[in-house]
This record gives sequence, structure tokens and C-alpha cells, in this order.
Amino acid sequence: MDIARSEDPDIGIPATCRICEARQGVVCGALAAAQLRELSRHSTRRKVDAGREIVAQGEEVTSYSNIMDGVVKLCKVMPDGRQQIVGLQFAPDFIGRPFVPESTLSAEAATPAEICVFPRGLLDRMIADTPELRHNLHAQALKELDAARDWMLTLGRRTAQEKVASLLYLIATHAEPETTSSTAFDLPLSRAEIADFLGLTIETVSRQMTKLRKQGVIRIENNRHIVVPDMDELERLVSA
Amino acid sequence: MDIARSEDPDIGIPATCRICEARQGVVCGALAAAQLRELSRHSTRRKVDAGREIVAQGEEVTSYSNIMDGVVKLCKVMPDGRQQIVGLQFAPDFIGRPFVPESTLSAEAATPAEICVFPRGLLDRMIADTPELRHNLHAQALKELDAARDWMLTLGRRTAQEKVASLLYLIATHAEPETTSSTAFDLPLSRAEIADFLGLTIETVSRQMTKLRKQGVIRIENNRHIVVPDMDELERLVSA
DNA sequence: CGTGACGTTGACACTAGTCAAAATTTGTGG
DNA sequence: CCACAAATTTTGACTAGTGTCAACGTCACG
Repeated sequence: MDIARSEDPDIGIPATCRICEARQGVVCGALAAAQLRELSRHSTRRKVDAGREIVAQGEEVTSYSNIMDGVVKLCKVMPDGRQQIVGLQFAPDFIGRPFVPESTLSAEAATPAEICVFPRGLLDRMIADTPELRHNLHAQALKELDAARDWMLTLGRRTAQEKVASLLYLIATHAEPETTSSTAFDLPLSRAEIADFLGLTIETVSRQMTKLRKQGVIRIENNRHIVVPDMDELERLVSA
Repeated sequence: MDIARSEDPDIGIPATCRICEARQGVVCGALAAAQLRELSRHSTRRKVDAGREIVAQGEEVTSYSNIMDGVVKLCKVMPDGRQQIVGLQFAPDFIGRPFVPESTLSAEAATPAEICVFPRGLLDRMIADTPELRHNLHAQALKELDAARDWMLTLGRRTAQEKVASLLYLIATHAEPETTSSTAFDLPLSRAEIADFLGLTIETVSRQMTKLRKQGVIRIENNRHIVVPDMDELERLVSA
């Protein structure tokens, strides 16, 4: 009956997908039930330890993934070992670059993560067949471009203190959707990773964090857990 | 006759477009003859003085443009006036952001430039109608994303000398397609703009340029004209 | 020939980096 | 559950690299 149909939009959708956090994400949100069924048959859900590489810089890419849980960092490294994190991705973001054979950067789990891996050929075919999917990927690319350019401003023109405040603000707004004036969260990154994201050294990051703590802008519990009593104060320090 | 048709692919194409540098560009390369005619009827070619703004940060966008000649810089400015150039665009690049009402950055002519301006609504309609155009815009977005992330590495992890070398290398490879070992070109940016691109001060840029000159890596004629006797040497200093 | 914009150079200050050591947290095996 | 080892973070002393401020040069233009 029409009523039954309109009341259950999940008819024909695999059970795994129904409870999936990325069901409405960039990729799966654009697929029809039949496509979801086929994709789900060939995908594997996989746990990734923190620090484990998902895609290697300069390597041929044979699969794409959805982040189901955790945080993934996108890195560039120089031959001499200097490193820069050029992006952070959160669930349910999509990892992968259509149209290009190999990746110019590496993707690595920053926290223990869970990803859903799609074979490249299959998803490429669905991209070719599905205008809405293409549109979603285009929109995500533009979103990432904006994020990258915002961060360029941070890297080029902000002081160490502003950089650290920017990072805390970024994590806070991505981890905690609620915009109450007080916030608490766990840092998904080590001090070394924060340094690689901000273009600083570990020591400078540590010193700036201590300074923010002594100023009362944040409280630090067990290194990773941060409490921000007043988000407005933190935002002020970003001077955006 | 078939022969005539295959020998002249420009049948039905406006005269202005036939001699246009951007004819095979991201936008016009994807359009059919009829679309080109319509777009050409509603476009205006315009000269823009160096330093003149094309799109303002935070302003509603009512038009898109093709760069026909010259170099355009994409800038972000902070409330206190600190500024960062987040991208350089060369002819025949496309300027504009589909899907979004207003620009998060400003576009400004770095050199005297010539642009071809399209009304937004018309091009939006063509984007909706033309899969190849959407694909080209998507591909350009990905290219810009790669460029932005490459530059993040430069901003975050390279020294002043490496930064200046990176910029010279970037300009040299975009201005002079030939890859002979020796190259000469005009800088499209003032020292102040170079500083804003590299996250440095004017003085540091100036000092590093003199240093490169004294090392024999470059020759400087009239401030803007640069000669690179040995590109490999310059590339080595980028330590990419 | 003067004027103003742009670029260079110098002296000095200060931010962030380097190197080293101590403190804290995390993980492991008994 | 505790003790110890390893990893991570913090802190300190010192240095190097950029920034700041100021003066001087140079070039284009009226």
C-alpha cells in the first residue's frame, strides 16, 4: 500500500545500512536502494588502530572509504621528514579522490577509527551513473577547499597562541555540536600531531597550552581532555 | 558535407569565441555551439587595473568570470588587517563558486588583467544542463584543493628561504611552460603581495631575494624581472 | 627636477625553535 | 593490583630566525 511505502523509506535497504551513521552521508545519501544493496555486498567495515595508515602518499588508490567513527588526518611529508597535516576528517566524511589514480597525501587514523571500505571500480561506476552522488562529492570538495584556505590564513598569519586557540576552537565545534557557552571534549590529536597541524614544534604547543590553562581559558585533564568554561573567550583569542 | 563539417569544428561559434584564449578552458570548452552563442551574447569582456577587486570577501556574488589575461590573487583578510593570499589564478582559469551565495574570499587583479564576465543566473542554468561543465568545475575544484594543500605545507613547514624559492618556482613553472634549464619571467606580485602569499614580512622577502641573488640562484632586473640561470638549482632549494 | 611608491638595508627585539632534563601518563608483565 | 619501562608531555636555558622600526635607495611619473 502507499501508506506502508511512505511510512518506511528503508524498504529494500540492507540492514547494515539502516543503522549506519553514514547512511545520510555524502556517498550513501545519494544512492538508490538497489545501489546501496550492491555497494553493501562489496564493502567491508573495518576497525583501524590509531596511527595506522589508510591511504599512503604517492600510492595507487584501489579503494575509497567512509569514516564511520573516529578522526582521520590528512598528511603531507617532505623527503627530509618534515610533516604537515593538511586536513582533518570526521565521521561521516568520505575519504578518496575520484578521477585521479594516486593520492598526493596520506590518510591516517588519528584516533581508533572505524571505516567502511568500497572497492574503487564499483564506486567509480556509481559515480558515473549517479548525478546526485557527483554533486555531493563536488560539494564536499568545495567544503574541503574552504577549510584548507581558512587554515592557510591560520598557518601564515596567526601567532602560536592564536594557532593553538584556533585548533581548540575547531575541535570543539566539530566534536560538540551544542553551542552552549561551556564545552568539554577529548583532543583527537597528540601534541606532536597538533604541532604538525599548526606548523609549530611540540614544545611551543605545550607552552601555549599551559599559558591558556594559566589564563583560565581552558582546563586540562589527563593531557587529552579539555574543558572550555567560556567558548566566547576562546573565540576571542582566535581573533578571526 | 561531412568533410566540411569535420574540417571546421567552429561552425556556429561566435567570432569572439573563436579567437578567445579561454575557448578550450574549463567553462567554454564544455559548451555546445548554441550555448556558446547565448553565453557570448550576455558576457562582457572587461579590463581590470592591477589592484582592482573583482569579487569582494563576504559579498553576494552575481557574476562569474574567466581570466583572459593576467594574474588574479585570492585573498583572505582578518578584521585587524592581517592578510593572506590563498591562491593565484592564471589565464584561462575560471573565477567563481557555484552553489554558494556569497564569497568567503576576495579576488583581486594582481597584474593588469582582462576578464570575461558571465551573469550568474545564466551560467548556473548551463551548469545544471551540462554534465561536462559540472565535471570540469569539479576537476578544477580538486586541482585548487591540491594546490591549497601543497601551499599549506609551504606555509607551515618551510623556512623563509625555501618559501621564497617555492614562490619563484611556482611562478616560473606557470609563466614559462618550457622546461629548459634556464628561465626568465616577470613577477606578477609586489614584495608586499609575495609576503602576504608566503606568510612573511616585506623585509624578510626582500632579504631572502638578495640572498638568492648573492648566491647566484637568480638575477634581478628592475625588481620585477627575474632570471633563473639554473632551474634545477632553484628546485633544489625548495627541497620538495 | 621634485615627489611618492616601492624596495633594500641595518640595528635591534622578540617569538618560536633547539637541546636537554624532569615530570607525568600509559602500557606491560609479574 | 603493583612495579617498572616506555612513551608522551612539560619545563628550563639558550639560540636562531623573523619581525619591527627606521633610514636610505631607486625607479616611475608629473
